This record gives sequence, C-alpha cells and structure tokens, in this order.
Amino acid sequence: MTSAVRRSDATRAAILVAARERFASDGYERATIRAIAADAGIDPSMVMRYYGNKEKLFAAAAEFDLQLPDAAGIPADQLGATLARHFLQRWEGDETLTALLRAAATNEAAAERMRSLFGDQLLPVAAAACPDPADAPRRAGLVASQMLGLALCRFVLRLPPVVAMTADEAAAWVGPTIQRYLTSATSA
Amino acid sequence: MTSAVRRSDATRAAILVAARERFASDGYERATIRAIAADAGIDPSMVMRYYGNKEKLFAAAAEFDLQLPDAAGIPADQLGATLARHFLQRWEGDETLTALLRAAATNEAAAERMRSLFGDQLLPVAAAACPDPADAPRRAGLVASQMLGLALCRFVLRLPPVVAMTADEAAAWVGPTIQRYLTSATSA
DNA sequence: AAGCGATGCCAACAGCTGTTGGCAAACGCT
DNA sequence: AGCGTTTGCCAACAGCTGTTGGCATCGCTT
Repeated sequence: MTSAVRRSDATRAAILVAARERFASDGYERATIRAIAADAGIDPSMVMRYYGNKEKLFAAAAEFDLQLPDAAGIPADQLGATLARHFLQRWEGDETLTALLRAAATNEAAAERMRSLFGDQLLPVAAAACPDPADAPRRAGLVASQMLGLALCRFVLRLPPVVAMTADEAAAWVGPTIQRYLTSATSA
Repeated sequence: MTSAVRRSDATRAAILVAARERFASDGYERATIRAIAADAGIDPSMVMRYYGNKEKLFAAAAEFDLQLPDAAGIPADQLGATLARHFLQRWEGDETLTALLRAAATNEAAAERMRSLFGDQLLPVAAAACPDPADAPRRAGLVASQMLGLALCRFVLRLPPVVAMTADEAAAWVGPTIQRYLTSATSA
C-alpha cells in the first residue's frame, strides 16, 4: 500500500545514513555504491533498486533544511551572532551539510543544490534584515562566503586553529562579520 | 646534462599547464591522466615517465607561492584591505589555487598542502600584525576562513551575487573583516 | 656514418566503477 | 495451505582508471 510502513523502510533509511557518512567523508566520486551498501549491510543492487542511480541517491541524501530562525523574532543587533551560532550548531549536528559541501567542490549537481540552498533559505533572511532589499543578494552572498569558509576550514580542511575553537568562540568571532554584512550602511 | 635545456622541457611544462586546468575544473579524482595528456597533446605514458604517478603530478601542479606582501611595509590600518585585494588578484591570475581548493575538498594530500600553505605563508603575516603573537594561529585561521570562503563561493560554487562583484568591491567588503580578525583587541 | 640516450606512441594489464537481470527466500493476504 | 508480491543476493556486463613494458624514432656526439 501507499502509506503503510513497508518492511524495506529500515533498509532505505540505513542506506541514507551510510550514504551521508560516505559522501561527507569521501566526497561524491570517491564514495562508491559498493562501500555505501557494505556500510548499510546490504547488497549494492539494493541501492539501485531503491534510489535508481548514484545521482538520485545523492539528491536524496543531501536534502537539507537550514531551519533558519525568523529574522523578525531576533533583536536587530543580535542577528549576526545568532545566525553564526545557529549555522555552527546545524553543521555539527548533521553530516548532511558536510557531505553537501565536500561534494559541491567537484560535482555540479551538488554545487547547484548548494546555490539553491542559499538562494531559497538564506536570501529571505538577508532580505528581511538588510536596509535596502536590492542589496540582499550581495549581502547574503557575503554571509555565505564567511559561513561556508568557516565550515570548510573547520570540517573539511580541518585547519588546526579553526578546529580548536569551541563553537561559541567561533561564533563570537564571526558574528560581528555576519552582522556587518547584513546591516552595515556601506562596505567602507 | 643537468642544467642544460632539454627538448622535453616544453612537454613537461605543457603537462603542468594541462594538469592545473583539469585539476582546477574537475577536482582530483575526475581529472584523469588521459584527459590531461590529451590536452597537452601527448601520450598518457609520458605523464607517468615525467612525473611518476598521479599524486606526484598533482604535487608538482599545486606548488604555489602566495607572494604575500611584508606586513611591515603596509600601514597597520590598511592591512586588511591590502591583503584582501592581494588574495583576490592572486586567485584570479593563477588557476593553481582553484585547483588546490577543489582538490583539497576530497583529497587528503591536497588538504595537507592547503594547511601548510597557510601555516607557512599566512601565519607569519598574522604573527607580525596582531597584538599578541600567541593569538596568531587563531587569527590566521579566521582570515583563512574568510578568504577561502570567498574563493569557494566565487570560483568553485559560483554563487551569482559573489561572482557578480568586481574584485575591488569584494575586497572593500571583506577587507574590514580581515582587518578585525588580525588586529582587533577582542572577539566581542 | 655509427652509436647511444632521450623522446614518443602503442597495446595491454589488473582493478574498480555504476549498473543490470535473474533467481531464491521471506512475507502477507485469502 | 497456496499464491503473488516484496526483499534480498549473486554473477556479470561494459566502461573507465592508473600504470607498465616494449618498440620505433629523433637528435646529438664521436
């Protein structure tokens, strides 16, 4: 039936978990269907049956909601720090974002997903927060550059001093940057 | 002889150019020896003869000098803007950095090279510029997070609003961030 | 002109990749 | 109990990968 719980749902879920781990640690091309299937304890052909092909498996594994807070509910001068903390928390609690970031460096579909992630989810927050809505894309892009760069150094490149910081320390440093990108009158 | 100009030097150089292009646009795993050789107009086996294997070829192609200016020669309050402009110029004029960045997302050797690039070249500048030398690694790491994030969004992910900015506009926005990471008394 | 190293290409290898089709066992319904 | 559907594994495929060894050719030295 359509809405009933199928016996294979557990397998489907196990595949997704294994896929996120592999994509996060190896990137798109080095994460093989065989390795993902082995991690999930099943045969590679099951992955194909349930997800069609590798691209669709990645699309399913990289589905993600940033769950950004509503800008309206936050004091205007706290927006940068709040967003910075939220980003780091979201990143640390879910491998999906690391998988997406690693894959996006070499896979065009993943890059496109990253672009739409920021277009659909970050841009509205920037538009609500910045003085001139016409500036919103640029400001959102700058916020993205800082947050993605922090994630890159911390979770992908693992630059020691960036890894050594606590999430709160990192947010305290980066918060004012985000704040300025969102709300400063000018760039100078 | 050792110091004479060999006939194969042109081939060696052509391989390196083709390798940088492929590594920059495709990343480490999707850049194949065959494709690089075809771009260079020679046989794949020549690549092996001259560079040993793919890893060593990448190591040769990813050799890079940031050519950072001496912090002593720059007014202290201009350091952020100067560094930001320098980074962007360096990035735009040479595919090597994009190759290194793309590859570093999925290849551990490339990531290690990226780490040592910032350890050897950026850290000294930060140490010379920041108030307390004990803070230098962290401050250099923060600078790296912003500059690499900008490069990621502009050259790898190609986020439209980040691509649309001129180098000077981008440097004007990011400069104060770098400045604060290097010289601010505290993070708050 | 003869010899020799440097330069280049061709063909092939073993291994891994995504992907497919067929067949056995388990399950759920009547 | 019997039957159709679901779930799973096995074996194999065609293609691509890095890498290797052998053989022709070019160019310089003597």
